[in-house]
Amino acid sequence: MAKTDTAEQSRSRRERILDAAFHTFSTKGYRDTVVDDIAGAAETSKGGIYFHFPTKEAIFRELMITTADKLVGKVERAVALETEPVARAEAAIRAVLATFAGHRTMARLLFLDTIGAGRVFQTEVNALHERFARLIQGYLDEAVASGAIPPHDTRITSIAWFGAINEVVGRWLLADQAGKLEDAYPPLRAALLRSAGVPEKRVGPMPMPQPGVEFPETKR
Amino acid sequence: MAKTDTAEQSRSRRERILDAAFHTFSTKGYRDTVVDDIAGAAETSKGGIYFHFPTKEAIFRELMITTADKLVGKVERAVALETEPVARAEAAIRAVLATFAGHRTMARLLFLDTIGAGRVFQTEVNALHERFARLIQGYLDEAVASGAIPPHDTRITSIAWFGAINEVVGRWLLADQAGKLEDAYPPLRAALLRSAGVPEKRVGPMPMPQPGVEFPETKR
Amino acid sequence: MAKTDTAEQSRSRRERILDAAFHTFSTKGYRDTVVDDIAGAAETSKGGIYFHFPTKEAIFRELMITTADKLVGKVERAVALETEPVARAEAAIRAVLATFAGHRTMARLLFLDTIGAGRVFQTEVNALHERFARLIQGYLDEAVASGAIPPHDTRITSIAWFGAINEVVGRWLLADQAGKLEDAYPPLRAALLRSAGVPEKRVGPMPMPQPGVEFPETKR
Amino acid sequence: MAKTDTAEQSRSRRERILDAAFHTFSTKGYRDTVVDDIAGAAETSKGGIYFHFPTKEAIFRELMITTADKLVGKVERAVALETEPVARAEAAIRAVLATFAGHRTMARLLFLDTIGAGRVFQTEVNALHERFARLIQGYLDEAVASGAIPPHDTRITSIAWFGAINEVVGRWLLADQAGKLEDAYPPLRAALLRSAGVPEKRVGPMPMPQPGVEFPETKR
DNA sequence: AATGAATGAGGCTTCATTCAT
DNA sequence: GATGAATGAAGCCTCATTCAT
Repeated sequence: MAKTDTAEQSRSRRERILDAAFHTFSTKGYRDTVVDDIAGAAETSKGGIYFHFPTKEAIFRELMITTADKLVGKVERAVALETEPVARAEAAIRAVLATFAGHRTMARLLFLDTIGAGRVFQTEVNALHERFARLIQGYLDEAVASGAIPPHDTRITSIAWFGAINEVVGRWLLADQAGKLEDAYPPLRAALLRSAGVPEKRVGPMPMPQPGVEFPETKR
Repeated sequence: MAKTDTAEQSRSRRERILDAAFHTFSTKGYRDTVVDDIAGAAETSKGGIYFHFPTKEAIFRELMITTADKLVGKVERAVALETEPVARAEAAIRAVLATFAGHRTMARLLFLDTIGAGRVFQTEVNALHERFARLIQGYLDEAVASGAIPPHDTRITSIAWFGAINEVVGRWLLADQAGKLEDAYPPLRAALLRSAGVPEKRVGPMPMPQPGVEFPETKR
Repeated sequence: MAKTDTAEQSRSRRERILDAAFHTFSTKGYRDTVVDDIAGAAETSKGGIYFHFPTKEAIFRELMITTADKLVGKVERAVALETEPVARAEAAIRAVLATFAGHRTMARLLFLDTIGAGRVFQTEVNALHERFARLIQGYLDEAVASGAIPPHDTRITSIAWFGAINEVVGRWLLADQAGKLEDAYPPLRAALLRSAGVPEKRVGPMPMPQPGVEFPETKR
Repeated sequence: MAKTDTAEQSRSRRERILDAAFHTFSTKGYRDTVVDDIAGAAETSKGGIYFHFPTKEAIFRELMITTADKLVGKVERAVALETEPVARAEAAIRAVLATFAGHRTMARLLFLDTIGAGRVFQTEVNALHERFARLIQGYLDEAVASGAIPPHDTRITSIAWFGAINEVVGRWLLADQAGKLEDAYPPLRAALLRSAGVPEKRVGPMPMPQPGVEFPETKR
């Protein structure tokens, strides 16, 4: 006699709201997303949403955090597979690019709209950036410790790395008919490793721009 | 002399509005800035603003463009003083950092709120980023041509440079009691030059992090 | 019984808004009616109105249509009671006059403010007029078919009829202290029937103006 | 040495404003006409307008009156050419139709937008209608006095006449690709004369609808 | 838990009119 | 007389949040 109660409702309404919000925020941005949009996408009512979450802001906040968690998780798992310091750094870069390539919306949510949410989230976004920068810095410090790269101001380098990756992903997102994000990996990897002082022979030959690989201009 | 009086007045009022908007946008962000805020800051009436500008959006747009123009101008002037390719690139980096250090609000307007304005400006912002990336790429290509750095995918490198600089400035902006932005120059410069393949001996010794130099954590 | 409660409530609120709008539009005209006026009269909030209707315009539009429907309904019911062609036409005229006499505000809404709404409604109003003209033309054609009146250009005649009735009602509406609208029936009836070619003896004696019957001059 | 001072400026600025206003009001309607529109069309400045007229309303008012004057003048001149009572009435009808046919904008101003101006002009419009009704009534009374038509309530008949003519013109104005307004004359004339009791043999044969003569449906 | 109606504080923009030059 | 910049009172609509059922 049990209706579709279980499966359908188990991944509770809350989850469904989160999914819907994720999708909507990624598509229309925080400010342009109306609570009703989320309700509609989640097949709930506005009231239903406010039962599970105190404010629209809270939904966004939670989404940002869990999404970041997922990304960090992926990176950490990828890094764990490697032992050699530089290889670990490479794995991190590759993981980020691969993840975003596979989840364009995730990238949108985390990197594009982020500030768009308004002053309210400045802090949140800052924390997010800091978190990633520290993650990177951890790997760099490791590499320094192991002697793979010379000691230097890894704080700034990690910020630079994050900014560089961020921007490359961002351009790719905004490009009208972007090529494959993975194609950006070789040159980006080379630039980043080199910037951290990885020896030339470990970096390998300078990758040349491959025809058609560069992102097309944004049209509109 | 008497003739241009009115025109002068008008231009000055327009300027005053622009200034006020610049300040308000930088402080509160685009969405959180109300037209009345601008009017108040410009000591005009709301209607007065709408005489000079068609929409709130138009004000922001104009501000973004002229501000970017100023920055580009500064960079180009700084670069023009140098002849040696790598030195020119260094000058560019230094100019950006110095300009922002001196005009915190300018940085805020251009780099922080930018996307915050909402989907509407996505295009604008993208164009802005692209513009700077191209500026950088120009210098890199020059350096490649002169043999100062090896040929490689300067498109990605320039994007990475822009992202790195952008992020460093952003962290500094958001830091509660930031140190001097100029202190970030040595390590950033080293990282960037290296990433583009500038020979070690030209880059110089790895700058170590100086105590107290790193940006303090964001508090709030 | 408990189920329809909410739906009932909603419908009733919607109705209340419609009533309030009807009254306000009739009194102050479309442009001079502020949404807050309607909200006030409906004892709701502005937002409440916008929950039930997308725009101020939509309210007006719906009002025009349903009001016209009511009027048409009355006319058709009155006509249905008669079988003889000319008698049917007479019934139609009488029904319109009687309806408006009983619902001054209805008249106001339909005939006066109508165009006042601005270019936006030109189409709507035109359709309204056309609808009534066609209604009339139907009766005239019937009469022609039955041989009660000679064949002629019933299209123009019906437009003329509508215009004539419209104007008589309009004058009555605008007259400061109008007499009874019904008093205008005998002469108007005579004029209209005659204009369509109804034989003299069927029309009857020319009704003379009755003292005090004519509409007083508009004062203000 | 005299510039184009005389001719150009003689038909003073005031006149030019009036012309411009006439055109704009006719085209966009009173409410949708902005004072700047008039200024632009008159090649003056907003201030210039307010030198010559106290308010926007005053311009419209003056325009309505002078336009009505012109129309009345035409009618009266046309009527004066005839001596036989019924012929005079016919001349009046023909004059109105011909005038409007030749000056579509004049018709627009007087008959369409009229009420659209809002409650403010209700009085004005009423007076306008009354004026024309009286004009007609004068001719009808004349005809009664001369025995050309039987005595009856000429007040209502004249109102009906005006309404009928008004509506016919109105439909023609609103029709997307109206035929010639003059084509409506024969049937309209017949209907009106008959409505006033003009003997059949004087009215002549019932005009049949001519193919293609009727106004096309309004499309949009 | 859920629904969906209701609220009301703004937000952006328009525009007739005024006024200094 | 003319100009055009400035004013400010509204106006329509949006939307996060609350609340009765």
